[in-house]
Amino acid sequence: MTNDQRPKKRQGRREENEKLILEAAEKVFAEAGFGGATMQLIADMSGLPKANLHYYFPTKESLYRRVVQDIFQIWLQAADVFDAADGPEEGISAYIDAKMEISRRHPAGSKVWASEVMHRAPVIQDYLETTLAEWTQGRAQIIERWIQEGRMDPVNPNHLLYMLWATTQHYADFSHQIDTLNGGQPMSDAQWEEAKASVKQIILRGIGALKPTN
Amino acid sequence: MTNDQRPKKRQGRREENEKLILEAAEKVFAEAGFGGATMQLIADMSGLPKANLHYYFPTKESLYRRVVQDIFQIWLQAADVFDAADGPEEGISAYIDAKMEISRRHPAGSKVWASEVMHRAPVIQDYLETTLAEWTQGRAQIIERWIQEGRMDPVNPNHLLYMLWATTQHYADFSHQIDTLNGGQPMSDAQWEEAKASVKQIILRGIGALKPTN
DNA sequence: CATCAATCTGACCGTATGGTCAAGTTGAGC
DNA sequence: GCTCAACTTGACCATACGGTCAGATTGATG
Repeated sequence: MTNDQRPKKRQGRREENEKLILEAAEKVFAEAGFGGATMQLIADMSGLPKANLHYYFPTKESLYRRVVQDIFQIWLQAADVFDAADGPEEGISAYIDAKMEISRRHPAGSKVWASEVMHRAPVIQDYLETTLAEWTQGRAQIIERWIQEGRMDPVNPNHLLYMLWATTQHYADFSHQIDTLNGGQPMSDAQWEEAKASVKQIILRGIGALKPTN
Repeated sequence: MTNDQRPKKRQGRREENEKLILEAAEKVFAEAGFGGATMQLIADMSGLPKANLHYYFPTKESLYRRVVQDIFQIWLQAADVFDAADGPEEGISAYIDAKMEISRRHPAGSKVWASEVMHRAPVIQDYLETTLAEWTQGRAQIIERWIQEGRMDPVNPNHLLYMLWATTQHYADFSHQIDTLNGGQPMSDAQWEEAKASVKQIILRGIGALKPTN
């Protein structure tokens, strides 16, 4: 028992507690949805009294907003590999890997995001209209360039992006269904590798971006 | 105003009212989630007093259960086209068409299903373990046969099925995001056709099931 | 060690919600 | 037109929830 009961330093206390709360909140929001989540449960899971949550986050909605925003950031960062790539095979391959890894490491976050969008994005509509719209347009241009350079088949860039999002996020959002069909077991390391390989194979082949006849 | 205020016949009254309630419930559950939905709102949307809902459906959960079950049925029926098909190109193509059509016609239902699975299927876990598991195994066998007959490339059948589910249901579950990226407009008929074509092209090509060099 | 802002927390409050109920109303069957 | 089961509904209740608050505690600072 390394139960750390030393009196906490003042330094970084806020940061530490907010992290505790945000982690608990992400899980609870993911499992129960915004409406089903209760501040009491988040409090219990983070080990803090409920009134303390309201000290750091005045309302349930403000806490929820932070959770969604944090996820969106992680989600956007996965795009870097896309941009840095030389061609479609490398770029899309790396993007799939990155997003699959997010689905594996942050399944709760992905679920919160999905839930938010499904409920017509009451909290992050502005992000969709600005940041996400710009991001999508930028990536679509890259894809169109690749097509014009003959490095992949002509496909509607938007629908390709939707397919990338759908397939990769599916492994987080529907993990419970996948686990059930996997005999009730979470996917093993090897199965995750196989999943990544399958997605990459089908999509890259599907857009004619796989160089060797493999 | 054809406001039908004639006294209702006894015949089929129950059926009629249940349908009214179920339609309203599907929308409300889809937009607010189980926890966020209120019986009062469902009552208002169906034009019936709240106490009347509890006459037909004793609890909120029993109403919700019916909504989810109904969706699951629709969802399963789309599989018929898969089975009837002669080969992968025809079967998977028809399955994509059928599921895309469901996404278009029953977006609320798809969202309720997604939400239920994301929340660890508290209500339909038994369906996942029995009906869905059997269905998946059956379809996986068909795919494996096609592979052995050399009519498509070797791919893990489960991951192919996940991709089919993910891509088609994405157009329902994330319709708000898609609409936003579409300039705030819902997808037109032509855009739906393009979406279907894109999904089919990439996946069928991706598994080597497209006969002509098209 | 006195000060003070930051942090903590048990007790409390107003409200919204799922669900109940008893008293009606309706219409098919005779 | 009488009977009775099916249906309808306004009023009501217990509970759970988000949020508040006043008073206590803590620890950095001088």
